[in-house]
Amino acid sequence: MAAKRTGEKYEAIIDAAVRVIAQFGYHQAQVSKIAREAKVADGTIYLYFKNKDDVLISLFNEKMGAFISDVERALSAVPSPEDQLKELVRLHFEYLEGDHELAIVTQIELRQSNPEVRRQIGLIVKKYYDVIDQLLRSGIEKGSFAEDFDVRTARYMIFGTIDETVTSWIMNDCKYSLMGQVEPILRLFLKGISR
Amino acid sequence: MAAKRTGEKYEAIIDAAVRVIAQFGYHQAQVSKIAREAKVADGTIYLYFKNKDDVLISLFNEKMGAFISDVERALSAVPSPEDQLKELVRLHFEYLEGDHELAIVTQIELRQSNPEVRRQIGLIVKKYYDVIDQLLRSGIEKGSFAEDFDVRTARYMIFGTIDETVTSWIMNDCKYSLMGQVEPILRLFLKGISR
Amino acid sequence: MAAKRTGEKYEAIIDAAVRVIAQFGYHQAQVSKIAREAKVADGTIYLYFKNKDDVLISLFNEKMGAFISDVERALSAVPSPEDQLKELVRLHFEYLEGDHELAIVTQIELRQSNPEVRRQIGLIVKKYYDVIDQLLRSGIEKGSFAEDFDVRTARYMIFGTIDETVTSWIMNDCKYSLMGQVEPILRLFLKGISR
Amino acid sequence: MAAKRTGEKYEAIIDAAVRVIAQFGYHQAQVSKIAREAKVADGTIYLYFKNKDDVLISLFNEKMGAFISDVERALSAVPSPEDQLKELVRLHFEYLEGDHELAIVTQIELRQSNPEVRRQIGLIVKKYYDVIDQLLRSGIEKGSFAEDFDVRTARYMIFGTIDETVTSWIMNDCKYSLMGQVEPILRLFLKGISR
DNA sequence: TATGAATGAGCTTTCATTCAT
DNA sequence: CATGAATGAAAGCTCATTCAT
Repeated sequence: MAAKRTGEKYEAIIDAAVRVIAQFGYHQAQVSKIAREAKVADGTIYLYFKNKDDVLISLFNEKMGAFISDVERALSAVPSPEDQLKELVRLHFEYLEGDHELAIVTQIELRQSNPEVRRQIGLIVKKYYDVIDQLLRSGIEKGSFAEDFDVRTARYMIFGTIDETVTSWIMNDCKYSLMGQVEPILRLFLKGISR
Repeated sequence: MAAKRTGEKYEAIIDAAVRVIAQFGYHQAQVSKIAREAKVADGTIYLYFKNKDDVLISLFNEKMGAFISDVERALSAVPSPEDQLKELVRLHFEYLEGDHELAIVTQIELRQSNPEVRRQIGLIVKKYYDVIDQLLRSGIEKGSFAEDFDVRTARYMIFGTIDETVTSWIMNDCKYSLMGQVEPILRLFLKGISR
Repeated sequence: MAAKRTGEKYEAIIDAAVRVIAQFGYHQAQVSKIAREAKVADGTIYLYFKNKDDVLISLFNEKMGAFISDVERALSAVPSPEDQLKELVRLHFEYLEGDHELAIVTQIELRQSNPEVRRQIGLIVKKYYDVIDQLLRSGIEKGSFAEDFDVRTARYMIFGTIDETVTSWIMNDCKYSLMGQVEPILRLFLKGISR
Repeated sequence: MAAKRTGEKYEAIIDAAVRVIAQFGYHQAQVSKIAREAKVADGTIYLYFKNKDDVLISLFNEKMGAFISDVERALSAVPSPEDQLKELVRLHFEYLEGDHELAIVTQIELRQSNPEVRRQIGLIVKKYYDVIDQLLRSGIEKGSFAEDFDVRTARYMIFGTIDETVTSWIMNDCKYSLMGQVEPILRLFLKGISR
């Protein structure tokens, strides 16, 4: 009854969901299509997930969770707040550029999902917000960043800019490299929040 | 046969759609519910709109079109690029803070709509991008803004930040005033793009 | 309130109905389309007809009524039963070949109409059956036709054959002349029912 | 995804469709009514058929296909063309008299269906035309039938007469036996087409 | 564990008809 | 007489979820 949260089928289903949603779009990603792509029966999905929403939420949770861990690990290895910010932007772009399907799914398709899924996604993204906020606060403490800006406002800028940049990149069919945007964006950020 | 694109019923239906979508959410905004709210028969909607999608696209077009016109008019009355940017942010916030329901609909709910509607919405938002780009280019020409940043990148920052700020405000139930965010955001922007 | 059964608009509406049904088919012949073709307002149709069914029934009645009168008149001018039968087949074909649109409407499209319309059409066709039956009975009395066949059965043959011939002709886009079929059909009939 | 074309539910749905259409008429034969009659859920119909049209086309195809096979088998067992024609008329009447509901559906109700369904039905009936044409040609070759008539014209007579006879029988509530009509009709046919 | 056939609730759109002008 | 804007009932189809095997 309770859904298993591991196993190779668990992962197969999540990966199938990413592929199907990326290829057909959120509104054409039926459970049966995901099951077929994962080479399992429709009913099998309900052995590993509570319902379709749970597949989508788990998908986001797995992918975003791994990303956030990577970011946290990377930031802890970098002492300077400026370099930390650069690392965050770089990793964000690298992660999505390395998996176009995932980029499409998390950036475009999953945003059309129903209220419950978006609520859960919001809770997960919240952790990423915390990472950014922490980075900013630490930078202010260390004297790298100015004290005259509101952390939350700066986080809106950082996340909003990154998000808009990625969305725009996808809308343009990922036909240029995101990595080239790291430096320009960073320059704007640092000028904006530096002393 | 052809849908009439004006008349008091036309406006009544669009306004009803805003209210219904704001209150019940995109997925619970049935045509019959919108019709009831507009105090017209279901079929009457199809005298003024081609189909349900057309209602949503028209809604966005009317509201966003009016907003963009307002912004363009306001910007032309302000000489300094710095003040123009401030005016843009201020108007954006003022417009949405002045109509919470519209804010919810355009910022949250309509983003869950089907591909065709989102495609049309994208075309309309494109015009707003152009306004921002124009503002930035003119500021660079006049020497107010630095020359070492990419206009598109700066636009990602400006639009992305504004968008994220508004989304966050709505997610927090609009319980503080957006206007208080104008100055802090602007300071980040101007430090970022000034010479 | 009571529908006027004459007037130039009455005829204009019936003729418009024939053209619209012939061009667009029964299922795409909406009242508003017929009104537009007749250059009257939708509501005007209801000044001349009780409802849409009444338009269709009146259409059939007018056209078939005129045809039956023509046939009766023609038959009375011909003494020999054999020649009468020939005249009936000839007139039937001539009438429909002379008005392809009417042929399509009465032969194909109106047969898809609802039960009430078809019931009324049946009553009108009944008169044509009577003309055929009378022709046959008179031919038997005069000794032209054999006595060993049932009149009703022969009428099934005559009407069924004519009907099938016309339907087939329309299905083949009226691309040959019906008149060429008069002699062959008549030969079969006469051999079948002659002494 | 692809509709299953066999199984006991497949047959149950087709049989339910015959009963519902016969009882309520084509225009009152909703999918949900057919489903209820077949004791399946509405959605189950779409596991076995592409859409409602497909139910109707399949219905006609199954019934008419079986009938045509029966006729072909029977004719091949009869050497004389005259007896073959008799067998064809007899089987036609026997088949419909043995299933009044099917007679009503194929003879009356399905003729009101939409253009696509009627087009498909036409293709199926075409095979029956071929059987008749073949019978006639073979009779001419064997010297049983005259050579001075057109096969197509004779087929119009044979099919048209049979069709008209059955329609008339149904319109009179099937209150007499069709079998009694076999001999009279056949006499007319044979006199008409014999040497 | 795994299957996949079966379920059934839910919604957009059309169009004949009316009636205030 | 004539108009045409407004009405509102009615139905085919999809797809997440279940459960007997």
